[in-house]
Amino acid sequence: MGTAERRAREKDELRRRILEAATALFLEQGYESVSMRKIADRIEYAPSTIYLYFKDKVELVSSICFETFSELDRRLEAIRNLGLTPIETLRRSLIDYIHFGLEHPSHYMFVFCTPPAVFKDMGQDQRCDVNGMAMTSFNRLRVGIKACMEDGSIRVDDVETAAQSAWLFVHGVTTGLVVDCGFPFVERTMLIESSIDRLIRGLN
Amino acid sequence: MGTAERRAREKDELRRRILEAATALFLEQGYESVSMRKIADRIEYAPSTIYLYFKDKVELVSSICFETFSELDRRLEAIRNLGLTPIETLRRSLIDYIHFGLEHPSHYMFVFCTPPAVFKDMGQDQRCDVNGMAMTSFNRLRVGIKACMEDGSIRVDDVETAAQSAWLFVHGVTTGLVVDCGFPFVERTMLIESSIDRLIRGLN
DNA sequence: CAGCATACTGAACGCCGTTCATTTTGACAA
DNA sequence: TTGTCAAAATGAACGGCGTTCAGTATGCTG
Repeated sequence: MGTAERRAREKDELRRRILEAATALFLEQGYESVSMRKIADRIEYAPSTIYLYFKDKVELVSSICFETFSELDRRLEAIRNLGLTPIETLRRSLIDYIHFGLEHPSHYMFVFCTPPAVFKDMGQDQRCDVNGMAMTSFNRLRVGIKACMEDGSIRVDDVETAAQSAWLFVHGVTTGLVVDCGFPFVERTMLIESSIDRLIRGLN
Repeated sequence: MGTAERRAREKDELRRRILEAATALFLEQGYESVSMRKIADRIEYAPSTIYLYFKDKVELVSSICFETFSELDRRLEAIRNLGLTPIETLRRSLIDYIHFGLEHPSHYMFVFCTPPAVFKDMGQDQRCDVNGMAMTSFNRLRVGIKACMEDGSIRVDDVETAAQSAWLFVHGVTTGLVVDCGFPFVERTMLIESSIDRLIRGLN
């Protein structure tokens, strides 16, 4: 009588294989190089079968990104649990955010640089998917800055504005370095560290 | 005997019309929504005709962006000629950079967020097109920061690193605000101003 | 074994960028 | 005027794409 369970397992398994094939393509060249037909080839199913598991290409890739951005949140959580001072926690988090982006360029660019029109017919639940995840992570930043303010290590007029500025800054460092547009950047680690130093110095 | 000149003028005219049609499409929805076939429809020529005037779609759009980024450079030049103090010049320039990006979202995103693979078979001259322009503008930033350092309004270890950090920051503000990902930002002008304030405070 | 829901497929639609053999155009010399 | 010839423009085709849907296969249940 476990047939229902087995069928469910088989469905899950194929879903997993679709995600796996899509991820491989996504990692290679980003969103544009993911193609339903190429995925179908790799898993040896017809292209239309994929639509039984995902509404469309955007939802498929979004669901890959959701998983990856969960990892970011776990990493930030881990840093928070290190028991460092608020300011040191903030510093480490911001640097790790940038590293996360650099480690997952396709994911990062898809989530933050894809024109909103692409997402237009995503169901509300699916839209909240990645966006909700990003919001959770941003909230850590908000809380982190608040903690720094409360222990006096920084002084800002408005926590929300400061948090948004801080995100815009690390976002800039990330996107700027992720897209290799041939610009002759100075050594990367040094550039990141000194950017974060300046960012924190600016929070006053 | 001015037939050659007239023919050249006619070629230029069609080239201009292609750029015009392409620009209209580009402004509406960005790079992906520009299509050779739609351009052809609008100018009432066959799609293949466009290829007599532009190597491919990337070169066509790049050439649109080159024009627009020249405007940025002129704007920065104009600010420089205002005769303000170095620090005030820097401030105004950084803010204007962000405004430029927000005024030309498609151009900005195409130039700085398109995966390099897309540009891979662009001729060296054409690659330098926009990239060279961006370099010229970046050089203004470098020079501006140097001027501030020399008059003592800021203090940095290394001008190059500081300039790159500064660019990454304004780049982040620009891309973050250009892509409307539904994030509940605080009032835009205030956010930009206070971000730039922090940026400059961080240059010390 | 029949019925039936579930899973899957193949063909098609309408897009896309790009290429190239072919045709059209129009200025010039005879 | 007519014939020639380069330049300009074209239409059809290639191979790709995301997506839909009528129809087929599969395999469990009664």
